[in-house]
Amino acid sequence: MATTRSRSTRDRPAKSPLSAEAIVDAALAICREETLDAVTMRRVAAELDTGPASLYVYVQNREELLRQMLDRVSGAIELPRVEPARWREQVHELVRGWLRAMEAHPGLASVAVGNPPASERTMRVADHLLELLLAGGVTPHDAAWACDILPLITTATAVESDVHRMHGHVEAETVARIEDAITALAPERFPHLTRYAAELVSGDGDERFHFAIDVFLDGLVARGRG
Amino acid sequence: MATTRSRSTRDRPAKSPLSAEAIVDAALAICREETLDAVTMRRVAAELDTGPASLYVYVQNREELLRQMLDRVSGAIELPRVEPARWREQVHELVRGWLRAMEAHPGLASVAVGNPPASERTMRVADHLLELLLAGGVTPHDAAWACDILPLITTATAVESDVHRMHGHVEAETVARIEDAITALAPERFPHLTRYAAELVSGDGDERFHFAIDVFLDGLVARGRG
DNA sequence: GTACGTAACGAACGCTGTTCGTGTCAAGTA
DNA sequence: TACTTGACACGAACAGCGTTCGTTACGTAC
Repeated sequence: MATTRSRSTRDRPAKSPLSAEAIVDAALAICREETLDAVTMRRVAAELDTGPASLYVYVQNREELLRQMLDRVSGAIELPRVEPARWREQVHELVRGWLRAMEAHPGLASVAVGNPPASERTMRVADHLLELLLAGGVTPHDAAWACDILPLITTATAVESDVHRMHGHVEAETVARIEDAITALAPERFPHLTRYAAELVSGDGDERFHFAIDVFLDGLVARGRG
Repeated sequence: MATTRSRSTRDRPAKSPLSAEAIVDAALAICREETLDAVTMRRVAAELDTGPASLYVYVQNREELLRQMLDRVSGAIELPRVEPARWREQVHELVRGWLRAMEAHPGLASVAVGNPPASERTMRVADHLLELLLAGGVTPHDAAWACDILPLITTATAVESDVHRMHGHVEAETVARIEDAITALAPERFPHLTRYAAELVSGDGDERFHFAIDVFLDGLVARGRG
């Protein structure tokens, strides 16, 4: 009980003061370099040279911290000026940017599922997406609803990609494993799966993601015509 | 330290033996009546009149238990005979059944995100979905890829629905809250969101879900033609 | 020089998933 | 019938989690 510990970290020279922003920054850094699982209150606090209790002054609880992390990441997406002639391409760019931003923070996408954009920062993105769809001639009703569904597909895809990477599977391995599983199926019980095994395992994650977006946009366009 | 506890639960008369099936059953029962969060190893064990350690003989760990729960639920979906004339309707019925099954077990849907069907039981469903799409004239390539995307949309929707319900929000409340949030936005910063606020908040979860599926199927059909 | 309000902290609580070694029973063998 | 064996079930414990409480240390205003 001597003075070995030198009276806490208090007498250290400077130590930048705590703040909600600094906490979110630290949490995102941990998430980038490891995983969302590693973002524990203790770990974030340690990164800021303090104890977990200190965080609760600036952050209500862990859930809110995760939401703020997501908000920061989603809000940082760049929104180029709308060019109606290439609106579809621009939708693809937008969702790809979103996907990339989430993939850069393994596990964070799972926070987005079921937590639709609600902050001003993410509303900005939603507004932009809506503008793009309207520019493409999609009816207001369809465009408005699509503003829910396109992010839903994007986040769900990001989660899937996360899960694979976090289990240490490289893309090629996963494909091989699934291919094996499918070809090992009894053809008489699963006639269609086995017959089209090649198509089922073809393409990488990105191709399939943009296919999903593309088909959905096709549907929106077709709907506008009919 | 007396003999009050009567030498453990061992001397009880019968007590049905433990098994993987019984464990999954108990876990699903808890999930139905409460939430997936309530499905802890201790809680499941208590439901079976035993301790948490006993479960690990039949279940590798909690994650595997959750996957088995999902497998059981997804595998129980009924698959009516394919009628090519009403294939679209049948796709809707299939995904609705899936959605309902997951909604009956709050929180379970989140297990499905990123854990695509891999067991025989769920492959059955995938095979059926593929058959439906092929019957509708969708090309094998598109149909195969759609077998990934339609479940993805379904599970993501289920998660969203879960999150709302688990936070205690009734649908009407959620809508009101979002509507408030949108109409409170500055029209000059979010011109499109504020302009189409009515469309953005219209419809309930089911309508929007089937809209998403419908648009996607429209896209698949349009693609087959073009 | 003293009192004050605020931010930071150490310690603790109750909970989690999981593991280890012990205990107990039922069946098989001599 | 007496004994061994193997499988299963269990109690206790470990390390970690999110979160809260009461106290401590500080910069500032008087």
